[in-house]
Amino acid sequence: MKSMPSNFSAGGLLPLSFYAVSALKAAPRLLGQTLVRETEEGEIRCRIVETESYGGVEDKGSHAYGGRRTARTEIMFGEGGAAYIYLIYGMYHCLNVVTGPQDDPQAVLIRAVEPLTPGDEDLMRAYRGSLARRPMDLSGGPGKLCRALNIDKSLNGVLLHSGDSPLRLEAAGTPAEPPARDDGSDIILAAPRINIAYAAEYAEVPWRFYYQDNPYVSVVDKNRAFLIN
DNA sequence: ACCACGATCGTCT
DNA sequence: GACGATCGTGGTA
Repeated sequence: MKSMPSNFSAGGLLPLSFYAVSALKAAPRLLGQTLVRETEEGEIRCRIVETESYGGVEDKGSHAYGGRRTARTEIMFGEGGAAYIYLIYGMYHCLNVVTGPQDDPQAVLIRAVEPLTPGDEDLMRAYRGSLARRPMDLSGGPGKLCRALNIDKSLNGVLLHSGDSPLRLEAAGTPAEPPARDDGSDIILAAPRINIAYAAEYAEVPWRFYYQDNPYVSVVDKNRAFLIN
């Protein structure tokens, strides 16, 4: 194995301290970590393979740009560790991990996940219906992964570091579930974020992170992506 | 009250 | 590659 994605003990919940950093630091660290979703139908465990940082009041791409503190963005201003979930285009949901201290709006958009086991994949396919053909179609994209995990606004504000939550984060490397492939596909690339042309100069900063050659990644940016590890 | 728009996706050409 | 779906949100009046 080339490198461990985190310094935290494998298999347990990510501790509160994991979230006490900027979104820009947390975004690459979230790659490889395990997202756990408890639903009526069962538990889904998946590996995060693509993230984007939305950090601070100066980021023109962020909902909290300029310190905009409203009913929707309130969760972003809370302490790190909560889920920020919003509706986009009237029909899809997006999942974010809030980071940083109280009153500093930082969040990491989860853009793609991959199921850890065939059982996890079966349940995700059930939620996605007939649309999921290739891996990317199953959960490669923020709206798609929320559909695949049955995530909507009713989970906004859920604490990801609590074992009681229906949505939580565990450290990579559960013994029964090897976190990364052993073939070099845990190489992390950085590239500009997706679909934020309105963010002006912030539209080009390389704040998207994803695993090279991972089939679940939503958009491959061959021209502008570069290695960070 | 009104209105323009979006951290997307699926379909069609 | 282009386009429409669909509605909550935030800015403006």
